[in-house]
Amino acid sequence: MNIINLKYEEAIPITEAFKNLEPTKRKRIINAALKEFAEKDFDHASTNSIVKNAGIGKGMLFYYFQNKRDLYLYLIDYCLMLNKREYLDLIDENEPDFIERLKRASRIKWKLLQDNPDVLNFLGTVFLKDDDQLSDEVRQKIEEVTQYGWEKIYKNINLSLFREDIDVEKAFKLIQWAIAGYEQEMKYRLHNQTLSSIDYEPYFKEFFGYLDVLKRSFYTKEEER
Amino acid sequence: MNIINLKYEEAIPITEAFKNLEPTKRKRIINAALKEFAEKDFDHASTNSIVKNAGIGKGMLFYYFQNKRDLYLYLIDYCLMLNKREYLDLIDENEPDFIERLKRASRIKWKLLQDNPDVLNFLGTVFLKDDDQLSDEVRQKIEEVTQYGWEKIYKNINLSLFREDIDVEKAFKLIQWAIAGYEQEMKYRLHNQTLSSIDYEPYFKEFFGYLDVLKRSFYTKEEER
DNA sequence: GAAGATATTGACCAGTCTGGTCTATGATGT
DNA sequence: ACATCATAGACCAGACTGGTCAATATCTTC
Repeated sequence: MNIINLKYEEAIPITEAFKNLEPTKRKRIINAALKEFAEKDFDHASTNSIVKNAGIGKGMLFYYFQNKRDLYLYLIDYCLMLNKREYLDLIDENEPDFIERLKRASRIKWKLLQDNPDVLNFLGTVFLKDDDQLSDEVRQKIEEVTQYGWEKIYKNINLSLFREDIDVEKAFKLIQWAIAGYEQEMKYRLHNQTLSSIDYEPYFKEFFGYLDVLKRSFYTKEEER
Repeated sequence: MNIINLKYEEAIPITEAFKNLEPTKRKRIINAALKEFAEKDFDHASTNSIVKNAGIGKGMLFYYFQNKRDLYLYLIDYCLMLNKREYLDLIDENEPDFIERLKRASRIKWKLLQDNPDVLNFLGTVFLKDDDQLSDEVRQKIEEVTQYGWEKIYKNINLSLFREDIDVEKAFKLIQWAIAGYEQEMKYRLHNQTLSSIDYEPYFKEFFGYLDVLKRSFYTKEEER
């Protein structure tokens, strides 16, 4: 089985009512819920807070979902799907230059982040909790998507771009830590500005500057190839 | 004023009772409180949870501290002091090699982390909250310690170790992101093991391996110096 | 416009947890 | 015996919890 062709099927049955909801409203609910679950753990996440932020009456939430847990499971499923469809699927696995591939991937990720600010935060909390309340089905799906992402990043990388005296595995890690570090820094720098109405291009420029340093450091010089 | 000689004075008045407490018990309380405040924000941190984890009666906490907020402020003060005395003060500002200086610093930091696992986590949450409930005095003290740490890291670094074609400022960042990345990875890898009873030396070895890659990449070769 | 189905609200429920108080008792020293 | 300090935990009013439900508003179909 070639996992790179991973299909995505709904695992969590959700009510017709919610499925047929007008998309903007559905998204309002999803976003409010994602934000709440991203900030607090399951027990402390408040359905009251969710309905308030979503701008719906308390009753509606339990009209759409049977209970808090079902909502949570649906969100996991939804985010896994989105993460696959709007991010992983779009990574170009034919780009053999590791840094270049990740550079492009980060533009895609950024797009996802702008459209759905809390999806990745939420998924992050899910990944590092080994919640024994999750069904095997969901747990397995998490596993699959993780594996799929791993392949999209590492498959068909041209290792000969790297200098001979450099441990490629370590370089991989260092590059990813650099990206994570820059992300973190941006989150900190922009942490009180409204995400829209900012011109991000200068930040990408700056970010690519860091990647260039890494290329110059880790890759063999052009003229030596 | 040479801030590098920053003195440390108690800002938060604390009760005699708590000051005179037998150290092991005092530490039990501090640690329980740190853990709680590191995990939850001020409002959601539970004093009940703290007394339970500290193994004291509810009444005692409010015998030692006037209220929750005073406890919180005391913890900030305590952690700033510890961070200075047990970490920043011990960084060797005469080591001109940036990576080498940080390498040694990380051993010291690790020691602090073993003795007081939650101090840095807690301080982290304090740093990124711009809590308007903090007194100017505390806020200024945070500022001072931050500045002090910054100087301990960057002062007297020999920039000529770096390759000419590499932006040193960017290299600084990349090195620190690498360290943060490894820290994160270790936290994830060890996240369910008991912190004691582990031989950390292999991990330091591995960590230093990453730093060596960075040295090889960012620094001019020995024979060219 | 009647009838029936569907969508929506928020008051309400019992229960849990909150920061903080206070009384009762234990310990210690004189 | 007395006074001072240390300690525990029952107790408080109030906030908040996930979830329910009866009351209505809105829509669809005839």
